[in-house]
Amino acid sequence: MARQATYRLGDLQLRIMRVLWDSAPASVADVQRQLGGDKLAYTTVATMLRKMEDRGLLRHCEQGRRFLYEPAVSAEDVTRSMADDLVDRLFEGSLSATVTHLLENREVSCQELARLERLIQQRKQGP
Amino acid sequence: MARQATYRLGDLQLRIMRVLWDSAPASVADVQRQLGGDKLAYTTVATMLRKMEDRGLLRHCEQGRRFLYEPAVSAEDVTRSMADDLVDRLFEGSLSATVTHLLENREVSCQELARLERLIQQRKQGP
DNA sequence: GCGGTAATACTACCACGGTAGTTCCGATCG
DNA sequence: CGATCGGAACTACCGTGGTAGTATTACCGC
Repeated sequence: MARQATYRLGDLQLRIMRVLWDSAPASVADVQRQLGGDKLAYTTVATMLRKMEDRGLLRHCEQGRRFLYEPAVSAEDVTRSMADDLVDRLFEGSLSATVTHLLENREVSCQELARLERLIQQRKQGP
Repeated sequence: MARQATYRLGDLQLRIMRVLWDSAPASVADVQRQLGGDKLAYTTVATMLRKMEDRGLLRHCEQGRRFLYEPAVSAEDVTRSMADDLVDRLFEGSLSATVTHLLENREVSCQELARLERLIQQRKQGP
């Protein structure tokens, strides 16, 4: 697997990706509606979609004169990329340092602890 | 403990904070040197320091006509803030989702797994 | 064909991270 | 005293995320 781009998305961009990941293809109006109606101008959303397509995050195809947008990168790619970026920037790539920090600084329920435990056991079996 | 600011630092800003965290107080020249010498212009570093002071990340005091800078926020605050930000943005605040993702997408050595296991055991005892 | 409407396209604006040039001040040295 | 030098200050510039207004185009109903 070759090297891949590192995505650093702003808040709005991430929200837009989320909309598209779970209901692509979507028109500008669709996206705007799902972004919370009239909080953002229609043209704002349209502009953002265009810019994001320029960056390769999205694709569009035309249906009549409507543009239908869909993601060009997967949620996994973006999530991994952003998470990796943080782990590298903040913890010099050390996963255990990251998790240590999270455990020490956040409220963790017993349920979550148990889930984590199971996760690690599982990870110890499988390669 | 009252609420606290959420810091979102760029790369250079983070590198500067790191320099100051482990060798404050430092002059502009000191910071520039530790940032790798001539990769960044002296004035660039100075500008960045000034902007960061405006944002409350740093403080300075004058020694003769030299400015000596020091952090105004702790490494812990910044790290926690940035980590929380990511967990919230990417995983809706779910710690286990975050860790799950990290485990699934990164190489993890046996050592690291063992360390994580110990960490969780430990966390299960203490409150 | 004509006017209205719904869609995109274009353009502009602000804030901010990052980069750097130019200026200005004070001290020191010949 | 006057030139030079080190340091900070000021200003400008570029890229990009985010916001939105205006222009243009293409269809639709009459």
